[in-house]
Amino acid sequence: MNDLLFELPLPELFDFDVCLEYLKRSPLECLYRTDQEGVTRYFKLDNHPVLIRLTVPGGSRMRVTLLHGAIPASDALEWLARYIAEWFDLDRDLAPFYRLAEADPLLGPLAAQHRGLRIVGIPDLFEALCWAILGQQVNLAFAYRLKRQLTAAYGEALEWEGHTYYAFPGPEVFAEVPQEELCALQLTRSKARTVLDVAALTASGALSREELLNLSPEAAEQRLLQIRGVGPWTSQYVRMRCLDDPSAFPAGDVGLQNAVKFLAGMDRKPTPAELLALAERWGGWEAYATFYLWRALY
DNA sequence: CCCCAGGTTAACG
DNA sequence: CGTTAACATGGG
Repeated sequence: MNDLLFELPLPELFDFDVCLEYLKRSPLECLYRTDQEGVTRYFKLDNHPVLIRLTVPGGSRMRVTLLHGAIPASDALEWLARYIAEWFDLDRDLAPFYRLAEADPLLGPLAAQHRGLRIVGIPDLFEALCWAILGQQVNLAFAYRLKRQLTAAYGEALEWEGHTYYAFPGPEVFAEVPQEELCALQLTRSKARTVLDVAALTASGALSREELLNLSPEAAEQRLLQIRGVGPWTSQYVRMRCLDDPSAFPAGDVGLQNAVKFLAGMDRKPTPAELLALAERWGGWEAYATFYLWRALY
């Protein structure tokens, strides 16, 4: 089966191959599979499992095909189209960022090297929060391992042509899960408790992406900070990767600190205060600056 | 054994 | 308020 579902027009300053390079950054990623031409991902649409493939043949339009499962209804297709647009931040005009980056000593070379890179988002709030929580204070390889453990234990799997695809578990799955069960997957007590708290909040509707999107960036920040186990880094990270807020800036991020240290030739890591001072010249595009700076680490 | 890794909290002055 | 210690886990 290889049904064309729809195609999406692509904006200026978008390069699928460059975004694909980002998606390929870890062989430990469990929520999608990449290859030379595209990315394949399992989705649950209207409760129906489907395997979706994204490619950009010819470079002008994104082609969305169905590899496995029933052809989705039209509202499910609309949901999928919106999800993909958010995944690759397709609706944003990047021209202002590029004008800024080309005149910037740190970003200039990165913008040239990764021209067309968009912030690859995590449109699902629960998944984004979990990914941030799992990534707190551990190296990325271990964070990926934790995500895989959580996904394999609670997510749904689909076997297709010799590969296993997973959907990240929904928050409702964790309703009766005790903390110790997550600790057995190598989450710390703190991570386990925060994941469960976030699952309960999200499943009940007390916390939702829609609600956060209706708030100002500052108010969304405060709302996220109310959750115990969610600090400034997690909050900024979620604003950046899930709430599509280009002004989010995780100033305490060790990866960001290392990238700036390396690119600026410093003999030590910059402090968060120094990063905030540096970021003033990126006004409004701090999240994009961060995302491009992260690319210097791989 | 020590330090680091895409931090957060609670307890001090 | 700003600073510091404690937390918890795997890798180098």
